Amino acid sequence: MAAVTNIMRVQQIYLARVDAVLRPLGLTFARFEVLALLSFTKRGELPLGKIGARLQVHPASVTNAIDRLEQDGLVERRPHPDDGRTTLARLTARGRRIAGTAARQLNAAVFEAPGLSAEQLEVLTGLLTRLRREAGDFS
Amino acid sequence: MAAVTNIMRVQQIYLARVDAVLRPLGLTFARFEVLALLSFTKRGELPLGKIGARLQVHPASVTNAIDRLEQDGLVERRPHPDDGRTTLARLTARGRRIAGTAARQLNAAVFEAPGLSAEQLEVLTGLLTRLRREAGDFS
DNA sequence: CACATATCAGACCTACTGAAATCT
DNA sequence: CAGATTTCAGTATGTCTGATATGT
Repeated sequence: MAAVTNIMRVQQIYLARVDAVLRPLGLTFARFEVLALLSFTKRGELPLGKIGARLQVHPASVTNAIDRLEQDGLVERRPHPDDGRTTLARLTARGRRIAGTAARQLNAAVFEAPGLSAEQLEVLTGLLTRLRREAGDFS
Repeated sequence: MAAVTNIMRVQQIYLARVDAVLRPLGLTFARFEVLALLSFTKRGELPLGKIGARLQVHPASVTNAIDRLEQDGLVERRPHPDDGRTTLARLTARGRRIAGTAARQLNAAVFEAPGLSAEQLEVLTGLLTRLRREAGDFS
């Protein structure tokens, strides 16, 4: 159980750091994930349902996150052109800018911090990825 | 940033599993941590402040967790015999029983699940421990 | 009509801040 | 009196459940 406990603890430490970086930008990690996910798509937009599926969060949580991002002018909602049931969330210019800034600052403050060699980071990433695969996270 | 993202995600997956195990027992992970910490001490008791320091949580969060555990009859508060300022939280017999049950079930449901060899688990634990040390988690 | 999608209201947990009470 | 320990009230997040509306 040491591995599991360790994962919980390390995540707690890194989440605290991530939050410290994101707070001045008016973001939380949950909302940053949405922004990052959108910025990885070609058109910068995705149905809310897809977002929930990718990030593995409850539909109500997506609604909540998008509400807040929309209030802040980082994304916009628009009806899906073909399917009247679904709503698309689209990155605004400001949203894209903030997402980039956040990613850069996170890299500087968190990614460079680990204190592990490139090799060690690779091993760690590999093991963690295996755990995710084992848990069916990619299926 | 892949390592950090992976850690977040793996923790999310494992926390969900842990919660699923703990919920029928009426516990959350935060409260289980308190129970586990107490069960590792000789006398099954610790000042609230120590608990917060060990688990790295805010004093108000400790008060909250102990409130709930006490309501459920798993721990008892009693005044510190020598220092009138501090309160001790002590495991009850029922608390100790529940802590043991929870630990066994977590081992079965979470520890055996990872799908990593013993060696790999050791490497993973070692790297994560290094990250914690790097972050000053043991100082 | 069954199914999918999104939203809303309600409840819960955790965390933090700042203030207050008690004791050393 | 300064410092330590705990508690409390208030605020903010995020998550889940269950119910509801709308559209396929």
